[in-house]
Amino acid sequence: MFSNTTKYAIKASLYLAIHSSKEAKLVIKDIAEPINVPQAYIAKILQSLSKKGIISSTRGPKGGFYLSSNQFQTKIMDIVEAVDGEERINSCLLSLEKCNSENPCSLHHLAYKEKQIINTNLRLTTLEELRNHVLSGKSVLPL
Amino acid sequence: MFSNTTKYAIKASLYLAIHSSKEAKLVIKDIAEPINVPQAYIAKILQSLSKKGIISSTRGPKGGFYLSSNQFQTKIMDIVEAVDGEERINSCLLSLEKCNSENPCSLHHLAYKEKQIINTNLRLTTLEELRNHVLSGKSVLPL
DNA sequence: CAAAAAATATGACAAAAATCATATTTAAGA
DNA sequence: TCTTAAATATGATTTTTGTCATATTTTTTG
Repeated sequence: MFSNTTKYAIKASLYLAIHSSKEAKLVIKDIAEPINVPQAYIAKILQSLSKKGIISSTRGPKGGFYLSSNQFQTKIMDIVEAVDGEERINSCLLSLEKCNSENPCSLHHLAYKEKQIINTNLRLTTLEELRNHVLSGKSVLPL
Repeated sequence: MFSNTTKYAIKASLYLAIHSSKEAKLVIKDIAEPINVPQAYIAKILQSLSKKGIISSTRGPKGGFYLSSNQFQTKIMDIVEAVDGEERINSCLLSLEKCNSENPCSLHHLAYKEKQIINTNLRLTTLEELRNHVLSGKSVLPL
């Protein structure tokens, strides 16, 4: 479904949503370990998320990564698209170019509606909502 | 969702379901072209499908690939599992080991039900059904 | 039985994804 | 202003996936 990189990006962003703030930034090491992702790898991903405005960062001592208040409103789909690109998520099960409901591929009817729903969910759900979901005990950590 | 190899395997199997029979076997070249897959690559995939009993083959002149009558009852999921392995399809959105409804990961509720439905569809649908679906014009070729 | 037509086995090569390493830049604080 | 702690930039390496090439085996048929 998602690439590893996207999964890591989502985990890291959500981890920041739960554990960091502008006043309590997190250093790479303190993100990599709890979410179980190789440090050097997550570093690269965090850099790219930061460049794309999904997360914030400052350098130097007392620096680190965090979410600014508007970044809590990032939709999960925004992260997916920032990392994997849009095509991946919209592509047909058989990767046919012109598969759609008028011109359905042979597997279309087995998954189309459900994929639509999942995409809508990803498009509507924000990091803040997931954070609250976790904090209220409805889903579990660790990541 | 699926790997390329799995998509190619499904396309090739379905192509055989539509165009071949024990009396009208198809040679690699006549499969590769219409489904738009590199010939040398599909050859390898067909070999492995044949070894796993998803499709049939005979060597020599007049040889080729085809489906035996019971192979029309192959479920799409059988092909997926034969190629990609079971984990891929059952894995959680974030690839957490122990994500399930009692211990849901943070994205679980965004996709679980829908993934279940898709999996059930793949588990129930046979090549024959897809073939009839195509032949009755409800989904389109080429693959 | 020989020739030809097919799959099969094997492995080399290429591209993409994931991972690791390190030198550079920035900012804080003594 | 110097040292230090942090991100950033860059790129090398490894692993996985996808692709290509070819020699071998099997089967049919003349």
